[in-house]
Amino acid sequence: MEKKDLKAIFDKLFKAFGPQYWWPANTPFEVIIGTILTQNTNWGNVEKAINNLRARGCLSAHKLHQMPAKEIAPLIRPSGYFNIKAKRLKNFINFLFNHHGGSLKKMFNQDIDSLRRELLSVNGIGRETADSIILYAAELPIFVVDAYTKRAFSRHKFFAKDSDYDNVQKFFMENLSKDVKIFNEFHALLVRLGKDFCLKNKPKCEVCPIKPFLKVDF
DNA sequence: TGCCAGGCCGGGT
DNA sequence: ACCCGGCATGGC
Repeated sequence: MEKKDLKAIFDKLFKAFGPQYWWPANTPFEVIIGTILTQNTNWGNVEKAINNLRARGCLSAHKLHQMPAKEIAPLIRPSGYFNIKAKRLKNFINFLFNHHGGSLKKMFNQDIDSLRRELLSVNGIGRETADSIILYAAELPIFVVDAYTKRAFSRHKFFAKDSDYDNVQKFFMENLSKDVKIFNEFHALLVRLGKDFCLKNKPKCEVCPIKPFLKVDF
């Protein structure tokens, strides 16, 4: 992977779109619920699911800890994959209570590598979900890689489209200052870019209209 | 109407 | 080490 001035690309995106105010949630716990529910799912559907939970007073670790997955599933129905996601929520909550007494503050009070390993040990939390939790809930500096990020940058030849997640992440982290604000905004801007320009998973989208944003260092 | 969305897991080769 | 099917709703 070639060295590029990622900060210049970030600046261009920020100038074009402005601050994105991520993550769209009121509390760190709500962030975590959102990261699990949005797996391969449109955010609008996730909001419906979260609103259902909120309306039932179920947006707390304590309350969800008491509920069986069977009761959670129907509430999160709009987010899709509701059965498996109900289990994934329970897997995380159980981990939180078994290892940190149900306290996010305690769970977050460790170094990033240990926290990431812990999160990845939970069935249903993969790399992007773990990193989103670390960045947007714990507010610790880690770069979140998602489908849009890979599509945009691989199509502009920064790296191969089938590059491993951890390598792509390393590429960004080694070429940016390890700043929570930058990592937060950069990922959010890339999602915004992907949505606005329909950066869909189609071969036809080989030439996407984002060159002005990336053409900084060519 | 079909295709896609801010992934992840488990089983097969 | 890859590759693939399954998981499911709602919007365009």
